[in-house]
Amino acid sequence: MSLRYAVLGLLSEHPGSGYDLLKSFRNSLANVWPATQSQLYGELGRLTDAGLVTVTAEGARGRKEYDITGAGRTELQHWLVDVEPDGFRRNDLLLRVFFLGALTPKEAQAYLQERSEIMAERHSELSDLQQHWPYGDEENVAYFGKLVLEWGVRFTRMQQEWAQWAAKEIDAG
Amino acid sequence: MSLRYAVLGLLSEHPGSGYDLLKSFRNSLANVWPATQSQLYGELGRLTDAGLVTVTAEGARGRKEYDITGAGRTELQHWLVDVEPDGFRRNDLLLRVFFLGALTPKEAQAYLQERSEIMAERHSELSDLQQHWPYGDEENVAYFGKLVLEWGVRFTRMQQEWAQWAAKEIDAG
DNA sequence: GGTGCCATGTAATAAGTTACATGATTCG
DNA sequence: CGAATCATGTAACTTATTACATGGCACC
Repeated sequence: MSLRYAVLGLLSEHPGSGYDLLKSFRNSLANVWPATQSQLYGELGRLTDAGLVTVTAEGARGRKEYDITGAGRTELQHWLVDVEPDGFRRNDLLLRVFFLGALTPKEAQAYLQERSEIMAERHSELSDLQQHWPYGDEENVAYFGKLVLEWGVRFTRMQQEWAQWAAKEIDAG
Repeated sequence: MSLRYAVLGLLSEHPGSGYDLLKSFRNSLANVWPATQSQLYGELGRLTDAGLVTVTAEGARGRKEYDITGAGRTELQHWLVDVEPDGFRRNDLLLRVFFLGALTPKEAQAYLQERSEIMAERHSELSDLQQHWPYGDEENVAYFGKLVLEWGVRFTRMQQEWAQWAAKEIDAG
């Protein structure tokens, strides 16, 4: 159900086509809510039917520009304020940890060690992005995107440290 | 695709019925990979057809006891060692942050403040569990479950601190 | 004129959720 | 004997992924 709000949220910043939205998903939202092209066009259709967005212009190559309606804005705010985030939790990295007993201690350790390295790498990528923020601050999504980025920086650090700790833990046992 | 491995993983520790597995999902795996009853019975059927598990006994009330096969064990290990975790990332808490610009600064702050409080609460629940670990250490899932729990403790702390920081950040802006 | 990007749409499949349906056994 | 729990199964629906299909426009 969140995809719908992701689309409303993006359109609330500025109008755009499905194709434009797709790019936004790829370069910013992908990290918190990935969506495919197929899903996006479908959702735009449903949102139009529901009167939460409208087609404001039709351009070259069949391009349709969508904008959020008043009802759409109300719906978005409702979701932001009143709907409890469900804290999506599916995590196949952690799921594997439960079953590391099916491997040798050495293999289990290697798994955790590798996670640690990957997280270290991601951490430094995100830190770089943070220090060379290529977007302005005028747009809300960019401003709030920085808060999300900080989350990513902290998360990757936490995960790296945890994996390191866990690998040592197994070593000791 | 991970549900299949969650089931194999549990059965690799000890045989059990669909009903038993359901309980395991509820009280430990739910935090990393929730599954419904409906999904579970379906998956057990498919795993049986694929020869990765077998029915080892049929008890009262139509109970079927499942056990992992050699092929199942191989498949589980393959998944643990060779398949890259995809780091599932859908997160509707963070998705909302992107669109906090659709609210007043006060509302946005309240959202973050509330996240901070909820995380503080969860953090203390998990810390309690950690200090009064009610399971033994003999079983692998319990042993590795403790590593997962530590992850949860660190994650909730990180998230609490981040939400607090972000709320202040908005305050300043 | 060809490559690359813009642009939309649909069909098939897989995975996940909710609800319904049924019945046996245990324990107090 | 009634309530709680054990135990399985299926149907309908929603959400997400992958693949296919088509064509316009711009720029070199």
